[in-house]
Amino acid sequence: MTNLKTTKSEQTRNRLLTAASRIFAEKGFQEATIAEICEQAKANIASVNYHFRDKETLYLESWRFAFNQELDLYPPDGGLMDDASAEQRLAGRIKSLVRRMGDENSYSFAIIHKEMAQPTRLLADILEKEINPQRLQMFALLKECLGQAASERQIQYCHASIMGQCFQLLRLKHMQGARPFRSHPSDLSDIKAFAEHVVQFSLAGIQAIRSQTLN
Amino acid sequence: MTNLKTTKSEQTRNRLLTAASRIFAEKGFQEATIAEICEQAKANIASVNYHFRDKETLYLESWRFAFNQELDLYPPDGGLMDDASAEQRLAGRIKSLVRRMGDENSYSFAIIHKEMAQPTRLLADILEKEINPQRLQMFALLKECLGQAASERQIQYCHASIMGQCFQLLRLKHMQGARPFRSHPSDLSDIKAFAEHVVQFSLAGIQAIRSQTLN
DNA sequence: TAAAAAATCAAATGCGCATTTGAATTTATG
DNA sequence: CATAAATTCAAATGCGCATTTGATTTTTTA
Repeated sequence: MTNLKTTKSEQTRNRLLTAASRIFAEKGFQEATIAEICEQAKANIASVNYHFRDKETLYLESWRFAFNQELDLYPPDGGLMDDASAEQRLAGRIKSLVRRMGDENSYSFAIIHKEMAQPTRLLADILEKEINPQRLQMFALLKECLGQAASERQIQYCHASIMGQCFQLLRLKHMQGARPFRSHPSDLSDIKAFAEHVVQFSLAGIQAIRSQTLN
Repeated sequence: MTNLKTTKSEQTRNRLLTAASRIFAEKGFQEATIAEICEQAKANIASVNYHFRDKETLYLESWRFAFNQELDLYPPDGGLMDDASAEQRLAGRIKSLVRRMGDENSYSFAIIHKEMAQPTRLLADILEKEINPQRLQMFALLKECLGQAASERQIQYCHASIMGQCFQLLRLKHMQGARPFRSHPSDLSDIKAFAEHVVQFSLAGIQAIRSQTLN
């Protein structure tokens, strides 16, 4: 019904990965329980052990699964051409990031968010492999936008400013309904508007730092 | 030795609060264990139950304890006069926030940070009481800086941009040493420089949005 | 289609940790 | 000083949850 050309066993495995990535994103590694994951996946409690050996491996594979599923939906470069200006390419990346974090069905960054607050170290290797390249590309773009005179520190600070704004969306989404951090639902749910805001806010910040550096 | 005019029992209670706020800040509610807290506090495992009834109450009281200890060290208004410009007052608040979050011995925001990633709801009431007023003051300042024509949504977005940058410091501090998010130690440890960066970056962002709104 | 391998299942095991207990010790009271 | 109350303590209890087990069912192989 759901999938063609997959065995029953593969289907169980995929249901586990789907349920696990959602629940790990929602609760983090520690607070997620195998029982709940299996229940949502309509699988037996022992199936995690059978298909993935243990919870830790399931966690790693769930992140990989979520990340790969999002790849085509959210191109890291924002789908822009190479001949666009550095500002345009940076804007594309920011918008892609914000939209991805705002997507209720994108779990890889929600899991990273939890991981940054409560590190398990279980994702260190795969994040190094999958995320660091994008990080370095962002650094290069920032260097272009800030001018070649920009210091390494300025680049890192601007990167922190941008990523901080992006992750703030996850934080607010998560706190929805919990005082005192709730926002009006309408403001939070308009992801596109927030993405435009972050772009405008950040480009202005970068320009201010660039013009100060030029002196 | 440590405190005058406090009974042995009060001293135990204070040692528990001190250890608990540090450990809750480091590990969050769920991953903190009573055993570790009591060990660090040189108190018996049953002392939490005796002095605070349970772990949940200890959590709440630890946040209150940490928050009150930081009050005089980090005035929310940044210690500025009322006659300073809105931009100056906003800058003061931002710097105070960043310095507080960067302070290794300030736990109240580190606990909030954990709480936002893994809400327990146990702090909802006290945060409403203690944090929301400061939040509203920040909104008022932003309204001044953005001009009276600014929409509620623009104010909320700018608030998110600023708070996101501040909390990013906590995130990075926490991930120190864990790939791929580590920064050069020197860049992170210079809290004052990062505070100045956030001020400059944010004021420029706000100005850009203000001038766009004026049209 | 029969035997072997793979996959699912309900129930058991074991461990970590919050909480409780009741005895021992210290501090306050009259 | 004697008695009561408050505080500390080591050990026990109990629960939630990851993991294991061994039996049962389903799928693959020849």
